[in-house]
Amino acid sequence: MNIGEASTLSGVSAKMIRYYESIGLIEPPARTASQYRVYADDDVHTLRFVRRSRDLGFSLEETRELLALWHDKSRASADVKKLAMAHVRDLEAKAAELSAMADTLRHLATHCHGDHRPDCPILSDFAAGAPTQRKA
Amino acid sequence: MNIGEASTLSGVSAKMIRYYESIGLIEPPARTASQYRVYADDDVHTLRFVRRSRDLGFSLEETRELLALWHDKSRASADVKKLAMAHVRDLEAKAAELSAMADTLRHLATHCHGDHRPDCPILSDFAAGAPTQRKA
DNA sequence: CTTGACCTTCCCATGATGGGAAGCCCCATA
DNA sequence: TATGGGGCTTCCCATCATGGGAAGGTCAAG
Repeated sequence: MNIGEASTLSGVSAKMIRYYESIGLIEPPARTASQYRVYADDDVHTLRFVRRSRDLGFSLEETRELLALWHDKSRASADVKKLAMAHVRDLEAKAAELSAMADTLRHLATHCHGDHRPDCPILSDFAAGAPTQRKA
Repeated sequence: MNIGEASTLSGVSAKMIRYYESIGLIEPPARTASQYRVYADDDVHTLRFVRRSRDLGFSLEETRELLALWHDKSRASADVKKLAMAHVRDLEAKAAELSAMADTLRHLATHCHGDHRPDCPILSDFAAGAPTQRKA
């Protein structure tokens, strides 16, 4: 099948499929005489794997490791679980960070009248703040 | 004061100060005869405002709007609150999305033995999945 | 006057993705 | 068979916010 069909079946854009190939995340497929890429069902399988990994927030580098683990029949499940749980902690930390920002802002907004008057504690706070601690 | 001091006082890197100037987010400061940028206390104030905005997850474009609102003495506080609350919803949506990813992955990991054996439902799931619904 | 810290501009890199141009290829239909 | 349209190819550029670093000028203290 051509790249278009592989894209449709896997849910990965043709653009990204070529990109993944260029960075060595996936194997270069066979080509027709006119240089068209030719994919097999197995390739679609791999592309779906990548997509699922991306959808769960793994970076392409992490996805590369997961693919390696997937192909390595002899690795222990502990290796996979370790990577997954580290990522879970990352995701939760990021989620908490965003929630904290939302809470802070929501709190500031509570004290803003939100009417025709110009006074607004939100901007006053912005203006007043000393340099805050930066996120890691 | 020079850019270094303004950077220290505001918590915005010199690199970013120059960048903010280049995209018109902040006003170009005066220059010495030798082209050194010269900042006043007010400029540090503005830089802190920008930093606070960024720390609360506003994009530079949103920050630009906030700065405009800040300088506009006649705008209603409702305008500010509206922008802030829209951003709160954005932040909360992103946080929820990350949490959902974490939950999914944590659930998968629950079923992974995490020992020396190679079987791992995490990767099996990755490999099996049909194209899932993409995030908006 | 030298030295070292600071400043200037300019270019490049990141991560993941999309947009689009220029040019070939393939198939169906007129 | 010719033509048109859609798919494929590569290549370059843009995004968003930030950092790194080179090459060179400046300033202040010793």
